[in-house]
Amino acid sequence: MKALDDRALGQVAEYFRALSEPMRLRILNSLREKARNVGALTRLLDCSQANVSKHLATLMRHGLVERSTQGTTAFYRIADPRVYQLCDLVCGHMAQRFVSQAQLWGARAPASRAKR
Amino acid sequence: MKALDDRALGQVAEYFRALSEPMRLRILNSLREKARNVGALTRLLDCSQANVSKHLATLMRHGLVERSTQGTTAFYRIADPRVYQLCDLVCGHMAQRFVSQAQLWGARAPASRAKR
DNA sequence: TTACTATATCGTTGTATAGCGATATATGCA
DNA sequence: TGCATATATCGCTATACAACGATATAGTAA
Repeated sequence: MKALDDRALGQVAEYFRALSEPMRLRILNSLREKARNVGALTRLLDCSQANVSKHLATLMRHGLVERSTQGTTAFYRIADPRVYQLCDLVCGHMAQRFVSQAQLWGARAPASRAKR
Repeated sequence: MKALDDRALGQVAEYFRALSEPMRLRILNSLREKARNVGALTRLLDCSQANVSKHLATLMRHGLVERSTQGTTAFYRIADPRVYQLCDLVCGHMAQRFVSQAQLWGARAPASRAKR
């Protein structure tokens, strides 16, 4: 990322904001294996159907998921699997922070229990 | 990222939220070259000092910047340069989306004007 | 037509927080 | 001391939006 102008910066910020809700991350996580419809996600995530629909609309708006219909059923799938690379980077960052914190407090990092 | 439990997911969401404000991205961008103090950032970003301080506190809370003082002056620097990899990934994703959109509308992608 | 299911959207409420001005705190200098 | 500078924090207002219940829309079958 070279110096971005302010407009581009705002769009990057919006993209990150789309990923800043636990429920949306849970949806993306649920779509990792396969496409699912709204009802399946609603049951899987124990969340109101209205909420799932709204979050899916947000993810659509940012190109994170794709939609296809079959009758009245709407299937959603991951549009760009690179989104998981983002989560990997963040998890790596957080894991390292926790290890540093643990060392700071004199505890040894638990052997091979690193999250991912 | 394997399936994350809900607690970890919430922390990942918070991390993304820290990156979801244009002003905070501008701060990170300003710290790309070198460490700067609060006053310098305030002038550079044309933003109130109170705001800059608050955003820096948020970035600190998530381990994105580091602080060191010299008298009453507080210098901030990037704590983990990998944060720019995140932005690169997002920019790449957005650039590709725009190209797809452009193709969808029948326009040719402008030659070698790709952001990044 | 009516009834049923699946999804999207509307209206409301509560919560989080960006930005602002004012103030508090800490350091250094006269 | 007193004063100036640098930063952090407080109180406030306005805005964004998640979650909810209710309703609208679309397909499908009787």
